[in-house]
Amino acid sequence: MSDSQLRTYDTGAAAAPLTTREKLLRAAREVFAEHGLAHTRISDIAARSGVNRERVYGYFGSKEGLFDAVVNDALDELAEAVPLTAGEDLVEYVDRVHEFHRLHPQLLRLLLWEALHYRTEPLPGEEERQGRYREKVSALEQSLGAAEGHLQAAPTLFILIGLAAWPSVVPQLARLIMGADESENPEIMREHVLSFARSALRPTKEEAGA
Amino acid sequence: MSDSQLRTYDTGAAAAPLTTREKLLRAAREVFAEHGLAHTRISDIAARSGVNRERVYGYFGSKEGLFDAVVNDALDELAEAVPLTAGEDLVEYVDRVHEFHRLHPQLLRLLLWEALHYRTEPLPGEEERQGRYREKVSALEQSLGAAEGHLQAAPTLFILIGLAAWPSVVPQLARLIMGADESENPEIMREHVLSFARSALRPTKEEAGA
DNA sequence: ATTAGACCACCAACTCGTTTGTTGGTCAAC
DNA sequence: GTTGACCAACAAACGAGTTGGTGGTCTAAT
Repeated sequence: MSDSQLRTYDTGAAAAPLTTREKLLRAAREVFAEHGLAHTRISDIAARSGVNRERVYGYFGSKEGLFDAVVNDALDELAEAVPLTAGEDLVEYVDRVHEFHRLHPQLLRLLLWEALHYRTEPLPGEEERQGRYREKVSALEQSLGAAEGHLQAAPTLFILIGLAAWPSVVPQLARLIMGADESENPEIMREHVLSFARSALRPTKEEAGA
Repeated sequence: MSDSQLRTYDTGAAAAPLTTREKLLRAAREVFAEHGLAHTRISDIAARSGVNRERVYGYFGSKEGLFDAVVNDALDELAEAVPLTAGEDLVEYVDRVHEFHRLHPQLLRLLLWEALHYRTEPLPGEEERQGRYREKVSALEQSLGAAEGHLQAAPTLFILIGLAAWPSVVPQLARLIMGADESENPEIMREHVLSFARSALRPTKEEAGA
């Protein structure tokens, strides 16, 4: 966990004035999500945050340092905002993941930029992230009752996340295939995703019969 | 269709010597897929293609012009390499899409760079791409027999493509969740994807009973 | 109270490498 | 003799990272 979450997604709580570091992180998240690491100018971040360009180097050392901090920060929030509790209904989980990414496409863009950038090399903070998913996998193992005995926890989690995130990952493709009206209507898209998830997760004949 | 496909994925055919333009396109595809639009240096492309840097401007006008040409070219190949014929088994289609992206991750990277870059603005060549997918959708409509009456063609196509491509879109995430051994084993990953597709596509009780 | 010093941010100017895009000349081939 | 490629050098802009100086504020010692 990084020490300074932004909690952009929090609802209430007394709004403490942002520190300079937080202002930078918040602005950087937006700009990086928009333009990616390479196309982002430090001066844009400075301008948007209202903080002096030079401060970036004081706090984060370099552009990449800032980028990594931003990603870490955003990941913390994601983990907190979309937990997977043991025994929970999986379709509901898919719904929550889907909804989160629909409302906060920034994070996904950030992660995609990062994924493209770091190709297959290990990511910064790889172990910590692994830990997070290990927890989710074991929570999922308990959710997979007799009805879904045919599924393994890890790959199922992986694929369900994909299913939930896909519309936010490639909205252009959705538009090309489904047309703007359907693809940009949240309720319609949500229903497609959820009904697909329901289909895939419903018990097999044997499981139903048992 | 762009006039000069590279047919990187072709097996046989007499290997005509590449024109300068083709050499550039081929090299550019690799470098752009690797580094994205912003981080790619024209001189890298020139070096890899063995063509003079200056020729890029003669043929494509600018870096972006070259990028667009590369994407178009690659899309043509994708469409040709992974057709969807009417009446075909959908799981097989997923298999082919999955396999293609596993073997040629370049294209997906290219499209992701592009998607991130152009955000939600219309893409270059938007109508042409729409046309391609419209064909696929109507082919799919004929594949969806009584057994899958509960599915609509367009969103189903969209989601199935996602399912098939997901492991190649975020291999890092697969590694984090499933571990390197499983996630990098083609047969294992394939089986997970296909069995998920089978699950989702199997007939409902009513359809089976009917 | 006053002052010294630590801390933090602002600001402007500067270095310096990088990269795009251009141009004019040369050369071989068809 | 036209076409297409090579080549070398150039202009110009751009953007990362650095530095030195200014000034405000909070605290702790005098």
